[in-house]
Amino acid sequence: MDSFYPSVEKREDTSLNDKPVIVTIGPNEGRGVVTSCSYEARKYGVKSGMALQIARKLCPNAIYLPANFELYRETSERIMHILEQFTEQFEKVSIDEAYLDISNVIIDYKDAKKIALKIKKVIKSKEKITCSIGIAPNKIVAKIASGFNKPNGLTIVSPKDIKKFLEPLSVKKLPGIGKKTEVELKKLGIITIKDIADSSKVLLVEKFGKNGVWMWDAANGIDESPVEERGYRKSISTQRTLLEDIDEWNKIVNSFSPLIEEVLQRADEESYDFRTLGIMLTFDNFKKVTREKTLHLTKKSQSIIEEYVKQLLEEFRPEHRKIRRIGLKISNLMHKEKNRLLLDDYM
DNA sequence: TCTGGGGTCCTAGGACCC
DNA sequence: TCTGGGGTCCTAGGACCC
Repeated sequence: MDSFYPSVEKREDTSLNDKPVIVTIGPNEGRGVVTSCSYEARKYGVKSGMALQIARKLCPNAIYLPANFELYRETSERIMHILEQFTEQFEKVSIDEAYLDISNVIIDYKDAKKIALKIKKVIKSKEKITCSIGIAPNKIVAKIASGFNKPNGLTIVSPKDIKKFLEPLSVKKLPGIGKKTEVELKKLGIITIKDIADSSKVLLVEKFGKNGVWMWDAANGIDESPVEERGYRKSISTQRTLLEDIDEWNKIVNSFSPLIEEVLQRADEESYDFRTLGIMLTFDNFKKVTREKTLHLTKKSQSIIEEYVKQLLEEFRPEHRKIRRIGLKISNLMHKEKNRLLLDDYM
C-alpha cells in the first residue's frame, strides 16, 4: 500500500485530502517519531522514523495524527482478504505488504498485468486507497519493482529484463541490505547491484557469512524462495518509552506491570504458551540491553511473571542508570492448538 | 534537530551430553 | 599430568524490515 497509515486517515477524513499528513507514535510530543507520512509531507524532507521535533521544523503546517493501529489493522485485514481471492499461493509480509504467486493463474506477463490492474481497481473502489505492484519472476525482484514507481505504481520486470533492471540500482535497494552493510560494501568498492553481481561469491561469503550467499544470488536475479503463508509466530513483545527517564527502582519495576498484562493477554488470545521470558532496557544514552531466561513453569500468572521480571532486572539495580524505554518479550512459543494436535498423534 | 514499536534472522560463546 | 569431536540448547547482541 502507498503511505498506508496516512492514506487510511485521509479516507476517514476527506478534509485531509491533498494535505501533508504525518502519523506519529510515542509517549508525547517531545519523544515521538514519525511512523508514516503522506507524499505531500515527504516533499518537505519528512521521513518515517524521524524524530517528531525535526518533522515539526521541516513541515510545521502538516496535520499530525497519533497512530490508530486498530483502524489500520482492520483495513489491512479486508485488503488481505481481497488479495487472497486472486491466488492460493499468498504470503502476507506485513500490515501493508503481500506476495502473490500467480504463475498458476496466468499464461504470460500480459495476463499478469491484467490481474495487477484488477487488484488496484478493486482495492481502490472498496477501500479508497492506492497501492503499488511489482511483477517479476521471483520475490526479491518483485519487491524492488513494487517500490520502483510509487505511489500508485505498476512495474513489470520480465525474465529477460532482470539484469538490466537490477544492475544500475544502489545496493541499498536490495531488501536485506541496510545502512551497515551498505558501508561495508562501499569499503570494498561495491556501490551498485551490478558491482555485487560482478564480485566473487566466495569473497562475499567470507565477509558476510550466510548473508553473502543470498546477496550474490539476489544481485544476479536468483531467488528461489517460495511464496507461502508464514507459520506460527516466534515471539510476542511490547515496548514502551517512558514519559521521562527514570532511575527510581520501584518505579522502574512497577512500570513493567501493564506490559506483562498486555503480553499475557495477547498470548492467551492467540492461544500461545511460552517458555522464555525476556526484558529489554534502553538507557538515557540509547544503549540497549536484553536479558532473558528460559523457564519451566506450568502456571504463568501476572504475579509470578512479575517476580521473574524483577529477577531479570535485579542486576541493574545498583547502577542507578536512567532508563528511557522498557520492553517485555516472550519467546519459545508453543501454539496450544498445534500442540494438542501433535499430542493427538501419540494417543 | 534527536530519535517508536512490532517483528525476524544470524552469529558467537558457553554449558552440557555422549 | 593433559586431552577429541559432534550435537543441542540457552543467552546476548546486532542488522534489518515495516
